Amino acid sequence: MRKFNVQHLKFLRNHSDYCAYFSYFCAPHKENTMKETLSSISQRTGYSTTTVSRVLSGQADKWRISDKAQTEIREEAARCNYSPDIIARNLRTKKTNTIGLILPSVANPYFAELASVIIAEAAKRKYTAIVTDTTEDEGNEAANIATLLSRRVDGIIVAPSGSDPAIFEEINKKHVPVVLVDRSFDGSALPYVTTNNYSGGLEATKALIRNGHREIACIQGIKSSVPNRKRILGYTDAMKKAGLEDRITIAGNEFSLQNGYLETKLLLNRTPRPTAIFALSNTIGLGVIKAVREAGLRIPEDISLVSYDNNMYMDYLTPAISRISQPVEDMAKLCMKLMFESIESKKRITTQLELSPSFIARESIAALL
Amino acid sequence: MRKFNVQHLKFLRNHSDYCAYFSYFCAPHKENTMKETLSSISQRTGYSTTTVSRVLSGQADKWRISDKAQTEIREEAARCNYSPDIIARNLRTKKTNTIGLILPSVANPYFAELASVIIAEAAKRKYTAIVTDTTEDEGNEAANIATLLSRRVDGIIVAPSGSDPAIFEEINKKHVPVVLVDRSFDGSALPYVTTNNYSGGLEATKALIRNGHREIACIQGIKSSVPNRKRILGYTDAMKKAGLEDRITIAGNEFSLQNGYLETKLLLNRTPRPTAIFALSNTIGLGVIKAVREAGLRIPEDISLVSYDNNMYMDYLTPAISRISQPVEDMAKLCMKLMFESIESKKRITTQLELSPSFIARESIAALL
DNA sequence: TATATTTGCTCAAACGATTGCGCAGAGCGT
DNA sequence: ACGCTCTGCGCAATCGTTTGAGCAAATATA
Repeated sequence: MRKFNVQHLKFLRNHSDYCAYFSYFCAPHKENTMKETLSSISQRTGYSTTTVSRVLSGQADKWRISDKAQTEIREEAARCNYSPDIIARNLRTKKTNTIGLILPSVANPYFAELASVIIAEAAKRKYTAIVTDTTEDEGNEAANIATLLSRRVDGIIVAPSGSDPAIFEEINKKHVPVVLVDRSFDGSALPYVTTNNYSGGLEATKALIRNGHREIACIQGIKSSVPNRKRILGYTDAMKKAGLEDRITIAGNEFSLQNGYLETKLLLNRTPRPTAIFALSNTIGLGVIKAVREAGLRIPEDISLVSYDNNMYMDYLTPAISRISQPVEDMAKLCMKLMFESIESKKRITTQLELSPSFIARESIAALL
Repeated sequence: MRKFNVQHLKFLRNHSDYCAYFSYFCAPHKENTMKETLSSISQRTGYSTTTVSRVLSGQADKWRISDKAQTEIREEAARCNYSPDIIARNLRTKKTNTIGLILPSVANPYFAELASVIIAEAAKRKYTAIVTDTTEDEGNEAANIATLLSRRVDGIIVAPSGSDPAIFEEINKKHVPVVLVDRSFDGSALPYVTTNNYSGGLEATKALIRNGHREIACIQGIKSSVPNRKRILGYTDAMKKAGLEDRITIAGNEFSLQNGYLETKLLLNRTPRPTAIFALSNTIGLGVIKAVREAGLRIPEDISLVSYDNNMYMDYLTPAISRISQPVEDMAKLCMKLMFESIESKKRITTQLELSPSFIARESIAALL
């Protein structure tokens, strides 16, 4: 098809002429392969792109477009199956209806559920989510941030991998709203939604103490992450309150099955051997189970276990595992509420929310009383 | 700041004049709040936006830009922390470097892992992924498709929820490449990467038969989904080959724990009671375990179990569950390879791949011999 | 010296939507 | 007949990039 410049058509007076001109020069209309635009509809209906745009974006009444024009335009749009080019709209309006999600590990069921709810909440409001994964690496995190910013997302939800809020505070000030989820920064005004990890650590430990345990070891994940630190704080406080400060034992450094496995191997060789282990994640918990079994010991008869996170399968292990459960769905929903509040008001917010975790009592704790 | 039209500046001869004119009219430069564009760099360096664009997009040599110009431009871009507006670029180039992912359930660990690998593979090639969730609903699926298309994704990877390939074939023909993952359509030329579900069903059943089981029931997920049908086919074929066609028992209709639970309740009341159950998903398998335990029976002494999918926790159940494992990571990577092959060649491909699942033997099968 | 080639860069038109401003005609009052 | 408001719509700029075409000056060639 011969290309030609619309600017040259200034001499044409009205839309009918336009159409005639077009049909004169264009190859036979290939409905199926032409992509529809405002201007193609404009040509065929005889209204300007302005009017077409206003009708199809629901601004018809605001601009007093006649009913006749409205139905003509809408029918043509439906007939040719028009769908607006969001990219072009984004460029003009400086809004992408997209939120960026930065997670440490999408494969982790905990974050997968978080992502799932966030995606659903976004869809409800005609937003989409760009999901990125840092694999707990701060370098990747920085790269992901750059990607999301240049894609002009309207907001960023992040479970940060590092411990420095600076970059997120800068983004929140100069670019788009940032909401932290699951993990927060001490001393930062950034909004967040987390669970009370201190209370989680405290309650888990207290449950063990209530049952007569004194040699309680704790296997942690990434030391620098705030949830980990808070859980540890809960653990140590509970131990101290029970007069067990000299029994405090903290091992490990990764949220992984292997870390739980190896650290348990070591713990089982200690004297005195711990009577209970508090695992700071579900993966660590599985590692504990593996090591305990390999050692020919039994839960809870030989050693008790409390784990973090609530996974479906935990009730079907033998024994069922006592655990701290976090309200993931509520967290995700609140987080999105904050995000949209911030986007819609065009103001930065500083709401910081801590939801309460709950203790799920099962059979993995022996009573030593 | 007073707005003015660059078109009016035609009388200015060169960039120095341009700059002077600008600095005359503009308010004092607010470096921190102005967003940098090609044209702002153009003004400050004295080169045209064309040249700036070519330097910063790595086309400098192709267009013979002098070293002097290159370093000046690059330094200024670095100094003001320029990052290109991807939206504008997308509009112009008709390419978004984005792939759309449509999954039935992001919260399902199986699909979460798939998503995780796909996101990582995309990132490697400077692509991002928009992840959507259909909750196994064809209506949602259609909505997600529309969203992705109007966002002009460069390709769509989908684990389809329905059984009609028509819409995807149309998209693949008229819009962007489509690659199916995990689930395929019979009789469609659409490219896909799945595992051999027939063989999975066959092997699982044969393992039970080998161990002397004859009353083998199967609890399925969504009947219409292709993987489900293939697994069922494998099951029935194995039964027939062993002369057990009259013992074929297929129950259930959902990939969920509850479905597995309820159907097992019913199966346990049958006479003769099945000696083994083949669960077509991990969730169904957990439901079976729950029901068996509630009935006061034991696995594998009273009833044997083979499950589908490979989850970390399955080795820590008592007994560890024998299962069919799918190579999720390989699937995702191959799928992305096909996608990029199609995008880069601008051709549609019809590669259809079936990877082999593997049987993981554990302790949930009793030998009745 | 005249002509061809190369070098280094610019012009201006796209991409497809949104939107502030403005304008012609109808209706109405006086 | 004149001015006023209201109706219904269009003009043209704009968002920030990319890109085909082309141009002047410098250099090479004849």
